[in-house]
Amino acid sequence: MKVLTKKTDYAIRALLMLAAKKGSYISTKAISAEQDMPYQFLRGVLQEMIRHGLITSKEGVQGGFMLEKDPDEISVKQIIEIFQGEVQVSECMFRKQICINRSRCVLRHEIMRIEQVVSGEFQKITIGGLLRKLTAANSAKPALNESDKSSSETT
Amino acid sequence: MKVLTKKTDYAIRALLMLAAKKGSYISTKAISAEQDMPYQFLRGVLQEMIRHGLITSKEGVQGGFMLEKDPDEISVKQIIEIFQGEVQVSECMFRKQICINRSRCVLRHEIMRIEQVVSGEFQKITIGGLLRKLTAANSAKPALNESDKSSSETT
DNA sequence: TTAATTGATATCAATTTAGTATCAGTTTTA
DNA sequence: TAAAACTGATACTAAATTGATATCAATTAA
Ligand code: FES
Ligand code: FES
Repeated sequence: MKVLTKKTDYAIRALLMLAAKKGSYISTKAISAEQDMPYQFLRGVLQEMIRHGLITSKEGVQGGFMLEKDPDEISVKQIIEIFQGEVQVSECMFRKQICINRSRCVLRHEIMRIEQVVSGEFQKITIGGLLRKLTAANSAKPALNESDKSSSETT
Repeated sequence: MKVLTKKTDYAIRALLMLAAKKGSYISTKAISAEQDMPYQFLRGVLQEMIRHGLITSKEGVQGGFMLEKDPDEISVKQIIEIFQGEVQVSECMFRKQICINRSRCVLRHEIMRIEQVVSGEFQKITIGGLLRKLTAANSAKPALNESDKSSSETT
């Protein structure tokens, strides 16, 4: 059971880069190269995020994308919802004869409770929070933006 | 983001029926008709559950499937793992330059924590527990097995 | 003017999910 | 003993989703 798709994955990583260099434009090419994501695919992901107001763009030479919202206001939940739709365990898992009265369906309650929990966990995680943890862990080293080849471990 | 696939869905519902009539054999045909699931597809699901020791079968006339394990010992997590693989948020979301030292990757910690939470929630839910809630909600009415057409609401 | 960029789409390939079909073997029962 | 009701095992197909690529027009800095 895979929870996050590539789009969500790439989106989060791109946002982390943009958050690390908040205020300046970064091109798709730069992000794609740095994070090793397929260029055209990433472009689609970035454009989708514009439509949802997370980032803005500037065309032409020296153009690129810039973070629009406060990193602490961007949750992983939001990103999942953009690229994978709302968190739902099962549309209506037991829609047939099992539940005599659907409006009082207990299984539904159970399912919705999990949805709340899962959803809540993803909401807790923000781009801002992730970035702080990242930079803290990477100490004084330049995070995300510099193509740091000095690191010993990669995979 | 859909969490449960049809296989998992059907498996849970089939197990609920088997648990409700524990000790006797129920045919695929009966389950399929009662729960409105595609016959051949359901057969595959049931056979898979035999392989995982959740149920047993009897061939021939009057044959069918019977619950093998204690309903309280069968968690939704187990069922998900059978049909959708282990719960994993992302294989290794930030496997490239982001993490300077993979073994100390903080994002990974975050991800694994969610995996624990999600996984834990699904583990809490058992077939036995669900069945009790179901029968309690459906009061004295016959649950799951009788094709109860007296119910007013269906969808 | 040219090169570097995004906007907007269209298309394609790969993978996963959902569903169907078939034939052989087993067991009850008429 | 033969037919009917079953499961075992597999092969196959269809649909949906996911992942990736390609193209062309418009914009902007140098
Ligand atoms: S009626 Fe949909 S979950 Fe019970
Ligand atoms: S190195 Fe894989 S999540 Fe950080």
